[in-house]
Amino acid sequence: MPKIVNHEERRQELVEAACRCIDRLGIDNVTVREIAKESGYSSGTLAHYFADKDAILRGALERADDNIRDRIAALPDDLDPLTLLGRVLREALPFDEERRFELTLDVNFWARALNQPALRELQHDDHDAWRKRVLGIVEAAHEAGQMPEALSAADQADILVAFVDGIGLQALVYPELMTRERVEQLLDAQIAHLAGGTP
Amino acid sequence: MPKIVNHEERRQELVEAACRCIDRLGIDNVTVREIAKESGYSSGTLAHYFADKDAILRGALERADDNIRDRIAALPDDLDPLTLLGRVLREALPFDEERRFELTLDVNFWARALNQPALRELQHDDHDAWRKRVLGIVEAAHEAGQMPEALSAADQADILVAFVDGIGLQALVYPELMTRERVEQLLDAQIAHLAGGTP
Amino acid sequence: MPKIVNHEERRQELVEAACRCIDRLGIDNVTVREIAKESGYSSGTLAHYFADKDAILRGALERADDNIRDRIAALPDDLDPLTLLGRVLREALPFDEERRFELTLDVNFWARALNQPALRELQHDDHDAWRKRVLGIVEAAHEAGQMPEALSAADQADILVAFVDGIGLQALVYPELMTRERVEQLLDAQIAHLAGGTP
Amino acid sequence: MPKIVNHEERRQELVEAACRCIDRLGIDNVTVREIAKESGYSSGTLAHYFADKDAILRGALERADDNIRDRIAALPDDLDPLTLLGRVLREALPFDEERRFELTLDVNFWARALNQPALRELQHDDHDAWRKRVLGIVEAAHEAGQMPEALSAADQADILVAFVDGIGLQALVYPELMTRERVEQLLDAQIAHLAGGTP
DNA sequence: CATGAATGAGTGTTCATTCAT
DNA sequence: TATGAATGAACACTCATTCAT
Repeated sequence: MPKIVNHEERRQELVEAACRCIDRLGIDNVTVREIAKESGYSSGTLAHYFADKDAILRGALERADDNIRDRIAALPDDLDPLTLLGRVLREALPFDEERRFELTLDVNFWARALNQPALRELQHDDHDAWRKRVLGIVEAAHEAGQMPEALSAADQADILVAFVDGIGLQALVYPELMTRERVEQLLDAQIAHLAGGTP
Repeated sequence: MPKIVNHEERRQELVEAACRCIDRLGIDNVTVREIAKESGYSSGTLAHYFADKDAILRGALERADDNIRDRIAALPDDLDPLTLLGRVLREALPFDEERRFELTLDVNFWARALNQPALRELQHDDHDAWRKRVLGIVEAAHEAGQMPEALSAADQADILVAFVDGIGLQALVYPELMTRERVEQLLDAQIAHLAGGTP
Repeated sequence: MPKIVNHEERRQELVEAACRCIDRLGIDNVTVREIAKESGYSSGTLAHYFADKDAILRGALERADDNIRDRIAALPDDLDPLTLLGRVLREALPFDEERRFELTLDVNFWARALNQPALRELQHDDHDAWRKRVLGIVEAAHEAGQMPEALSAADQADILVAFVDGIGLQALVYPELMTRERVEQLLDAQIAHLAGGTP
Repeated sequence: MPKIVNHEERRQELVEAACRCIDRLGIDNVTVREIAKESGYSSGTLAHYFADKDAILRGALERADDNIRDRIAALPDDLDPLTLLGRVLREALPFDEERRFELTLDVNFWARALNQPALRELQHDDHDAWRKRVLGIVEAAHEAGQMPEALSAADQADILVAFVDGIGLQALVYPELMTRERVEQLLDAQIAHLAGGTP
């Protein structure tokens, strides 16, 4: 019997190496050889686990999205909606190395998605799940009387999601301009303002 | 006698060809040859006007930024601040072919900027100018009494800019999900809400 | 306890898989992996039975040659020489799937033999045996008075063998041009003419 | 103005290098790098003149066929048909380095043609032209009363072409067995016999 | 100035072979 | 014996760049 290998585990190992390469080099400069070197395996080994380079990169995108999803799912469920909202939205902002890493991956894939339908679908599904999660919390806040009805929950959720997307990008690209403190201040202001009150 | 050519004019011609290539192929798939073909000049000619491929791409980013700046500068000055605010922010949203084109270019450069300081500086300067323009209008609205003081002008401006960045990206990548109508509805809601709740 | 396997039997099994691959893909496109898949064994197994890929291919050539030899040996011995001659020569022509398969294998090895002495020797021995078989029949025809002495038996045999080689190749490559009917007509004409003009 | 290059001439130069590589290495072992080295140009240069490797190889096949055609066309026209027939058929036999070279190329392409329709068409057209040339001479011999009508001209032509194909292959692969002298002897015997007489 | 021929390093990918299990 | 994971060299092809004309 040959060495027993857990295929899915090995795939994850290689995907993580790919993620580190994307973070370090930018997605345009990632090469199969570099991923191989980063992973510690030979370049030919990648062929056992992925049909081609694009498959590895797709795996990296899925991985990044899964990470965010997992972290959000791990949040405590017993918080009041408004507090939870702030916590959930913070998971998409680059406030620590892990989140900076994930957001960097996402940004690297945005331009690609414009030309690669397969990537666009992946991102679309993930974005949809993310938006629905936020919407659910906003609706819970409405039910709990924590947010006014001046705007519909859908409007509030979409505004928040768009705001977080935009502010996260700025925090990533201009960290000296858009510091963590400033981002949190703006996020809280935005939430509080949508919630109708003075923060 | 060498032929007399207007260097700057020719550079712009080539840069525009580069922009069209980026829009069509994605920045990763742009080749010098393709830009040459698109421009109608030979590939060697590009070498006369740009040190290397990256210089062409930098030129394309500058060009895209200049376009937005020019369009904003061209807006009428005598509008009341709140109306002007809506007009200005719409200039950054992909509501027609021209703006879709420019935003596509921007998105293509975001990931690159994470690894190329030269590109980051270009984007930084432009983003700063853009943010200041919005801030100026918000301050004018404050002075005109069109916006409440619950939030500072700086906060409101940054929130709006982040929101527009995020919603523009979504409109670009998921146009079937985030239609122009929906985007305008959300933009107006965000502005109105920041302006005190009366749409 | 190691499993008892019949080495020679297993080798034949693998060689037959190799033959099918050559027929299907052309000898240039045959890979060890493909032979393994075709045989139902793992790629590593081939290494137990053959030193390297070339050894498998040599085995395939031997196999193809053996097939022809076996079929010729199986022909009835009590036919009159001229009838037997036609039957034997037909065994080298692609008139059914089995013969098409064998001739295809041969053609695939011709070019290789020009550069690989080992293959050339295999083909040489087989061709010699084949030529001698034909010569023996022609000589028998001479003795039986079925062929005139205008040409020596050796000349007639060599002419027939060359003709069959050439017409077989054409029938294989241009089957729509050189149909079975046409080939048989030409073969019979050639034999009859060499036999003195009375078909 | 850049260096002026005659494209067709350069293509021929590269094709000839490819032919030499095929002759030397066998078509399976020919690499683009090797052709480049043989031609004296860099590997990238080949891309200027051929879409891909297959295009180069197709060019090599065309070249070999053209060579035979040209040599046949160059034969004197005022010979009597039967003499001409012998001269023409000898052009397809490997009696000198040039003809050995051409026939080697052809043999290298036979197996490929079984799997590559494009190559098959090339060979088909050439074979057809060659067969028609031989047929024309046989018909002239009939008109000149040099050949009997026991067999039709078409039959005689096809028999001769097949014989020459087969004997040429043998002369190429087994030169020590099928020497030039033996081949010429057999060719003359086959012609004379078809012509109805004693040589 | 403009051309496009030429370069050669670098890419993704394939594949015969090796070898621990 | 049999497996299939792993290797790494070799492949065809791409492309930014150089430069003689």
